Amino acid sequence: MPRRCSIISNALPRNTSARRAEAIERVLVPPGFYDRDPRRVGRELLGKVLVREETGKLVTARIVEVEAYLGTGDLAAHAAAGRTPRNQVLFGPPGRAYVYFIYGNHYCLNVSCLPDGVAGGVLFRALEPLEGIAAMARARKITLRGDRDLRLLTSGPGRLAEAFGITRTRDNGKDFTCVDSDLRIEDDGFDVAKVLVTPRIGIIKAAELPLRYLIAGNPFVSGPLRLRSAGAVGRR
DNA sequence: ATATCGATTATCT
DNA sequence: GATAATCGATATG
Repeated sequence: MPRRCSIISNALPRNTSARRAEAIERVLVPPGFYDRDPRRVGRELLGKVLVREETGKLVTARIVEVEAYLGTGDLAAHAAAGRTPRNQVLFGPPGRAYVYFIYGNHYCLNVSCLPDGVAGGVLFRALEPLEGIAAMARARKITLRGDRDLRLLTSGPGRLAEAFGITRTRDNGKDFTCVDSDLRIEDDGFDVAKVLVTPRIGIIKAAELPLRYLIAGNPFVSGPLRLRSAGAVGRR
């Protein structure tokens, strides 16, 4: 049976993935996990844990919302126009960090999917903070006044990247599947009860495709309310 | 709660 | 020169 979820501040609101503070074993997600269709990878990434480790300090957060971006057939994907210096990570081996800069302000974090030579990826859209909350607040340059402010840390692709100190020069191409990497994705056995599927957010082309996946009812999911609750598009 | 708008820069046409 | 997988502030109901 699935284990309880990981360590979390007891200051967190109810109705989150928080359960109790106890040491939980986490295992690295292997490369083969990412060597599949981004839709499959995206859905199964929900509930996994993004880990940043530097000098023994851990910043971790649970993945609660993602979007799949396909290859050359997907007009909204950066890979749509073919291989360029910017998007080459998407065409490379699976399980690597693809980081891009957008709107002159923000970085966004993805993981590459499918085998070397085939483009595809999953965008991280929202996380639920677990460990290192003070460090995330520092990175985001915000003062936490209450539990509700936790949403401001990692709810949205630009926000989560800033909370984890993600930049293109630092992290693009980094291997998520290596124990020595300071950026990893791990599985703590958390069981996702229900997944919701909706159209992707913030895009113009191919905007109707239902390729956004989120954990139903999770308060850290981003976007307008109508795209956060049951009835959005589908369940699963 | 939803809508609109400005900021700011790498990348591509 | 236009655009973009966003955010935060402001305005309005």
